[in-house]
Amino acid sequence: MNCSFSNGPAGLLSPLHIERRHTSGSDYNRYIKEEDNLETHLMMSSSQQQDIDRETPPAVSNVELASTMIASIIGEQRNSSPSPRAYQSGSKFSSAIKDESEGLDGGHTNGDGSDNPSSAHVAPKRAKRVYSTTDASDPLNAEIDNDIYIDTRELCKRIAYELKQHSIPQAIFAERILCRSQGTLSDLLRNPKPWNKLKSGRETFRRMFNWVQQPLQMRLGILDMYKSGDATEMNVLPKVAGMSPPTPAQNVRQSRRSHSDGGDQSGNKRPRLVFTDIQKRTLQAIFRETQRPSREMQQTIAEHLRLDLSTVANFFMNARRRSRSGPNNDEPAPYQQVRPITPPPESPPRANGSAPRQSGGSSRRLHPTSLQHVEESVSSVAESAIAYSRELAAHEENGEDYKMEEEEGELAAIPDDQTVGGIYDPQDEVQAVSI
DNA sequence: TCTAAGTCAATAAT
DNA sequence: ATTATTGACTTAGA
Repeated sequence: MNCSFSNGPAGLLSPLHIERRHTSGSDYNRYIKEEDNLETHLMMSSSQQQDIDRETPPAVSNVELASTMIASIIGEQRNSSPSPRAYQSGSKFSSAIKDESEGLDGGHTNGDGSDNPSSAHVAPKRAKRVYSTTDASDPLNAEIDNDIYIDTRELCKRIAYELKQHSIPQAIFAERILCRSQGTLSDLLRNPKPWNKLKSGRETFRRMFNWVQQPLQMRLGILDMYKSGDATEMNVLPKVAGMSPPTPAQNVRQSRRSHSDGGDQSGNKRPRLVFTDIQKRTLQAIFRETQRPSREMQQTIAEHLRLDLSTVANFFMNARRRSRSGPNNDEPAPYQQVRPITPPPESPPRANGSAPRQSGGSSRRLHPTSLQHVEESVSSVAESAIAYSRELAAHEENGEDYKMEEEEGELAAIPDDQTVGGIYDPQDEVQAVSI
């Protein structure tokens, strides 16, 4: 219905292109105008603590130790069926969502430096995806990229603000503008990754950036045009907006090419695994002490938790990744040009008011009954394990090159000494909790 | 093959 | 209706 953006005028340049161009050009000064923006930036530059990569020394084999303890913690989880409480309910919904993959129409100008993996399996894969000349190929581009800096936190705040202001659901924005899933957008918005740590992920932020840089009317227009399933409208508009020949996600899951045949459900439904409370608690407790458990330990953990090794490995991988995002160590720009992000129109609604949020209090409530025991046990196991491994590491003292600059105070903070004294009580009622 | 980065997409939580 | 969470793919790079 209403097409809000009727301005067909202008051969608008693709924002993406614009971005690249000016950079190389010398008109960057235009960005320098808005001082208020700069202010904002300066202001938010917080003390960026260096990323602390608290690498823990290679945890060696305390497998036995861990195994024993874990066993006790878990108790005997009699569980024959491999898949824990993972079951899917109603499978009907999937249908409607079938939305054609959009940008099928061959890769047009993918003007941005993104690659367009749309190809099916054909894949002669011979030539590496050559970026269209438009984007000045690599050399220029590369250089530019290094000189530019986008404050992802600000950008995300702005995007969140815009979405809210115009009641644009994340799903819509994510799919139409970013070509990403709602969940991905949500995550990025809440935990923006530092620009300088981004690899190919910059593409997504670039799109957000380019979108907000557009005049309001166009921003909304772009959204509208990708609306509705009707391809008809879409065909024309996109070009106008220039913005998005959507960049297909790089990791698009191989859509079940079930082609035709209505019976699409060839049993591809992979129920999602959900850790049981105990599994999760155990894993988290261990993670707190050892972010990188050795292969062996992982195997042990897996056995005792009745999980696949890969699942355990995935857990740690995800945990490491996600724990790192906490402190958004924003990287300033040593020599990079900061791309001003138009400040959210209305400055953060904060009316003076002290409002000292951030209560540091860890009002950890007590756990219901026995769960507390489980947690403690697990915790002690983990601590013991880590302490042990550290000891070993100390002996080994092989010349690993950890980052010695970091403070490992955190470990010290842990009462690593014998922790709970006893290894564990054979009878721990832990089992009571299980399942 | 292993890790890390980038996501997907199911499903939980609001 | 929407947004948040999260186990596991998919891709690059050693």
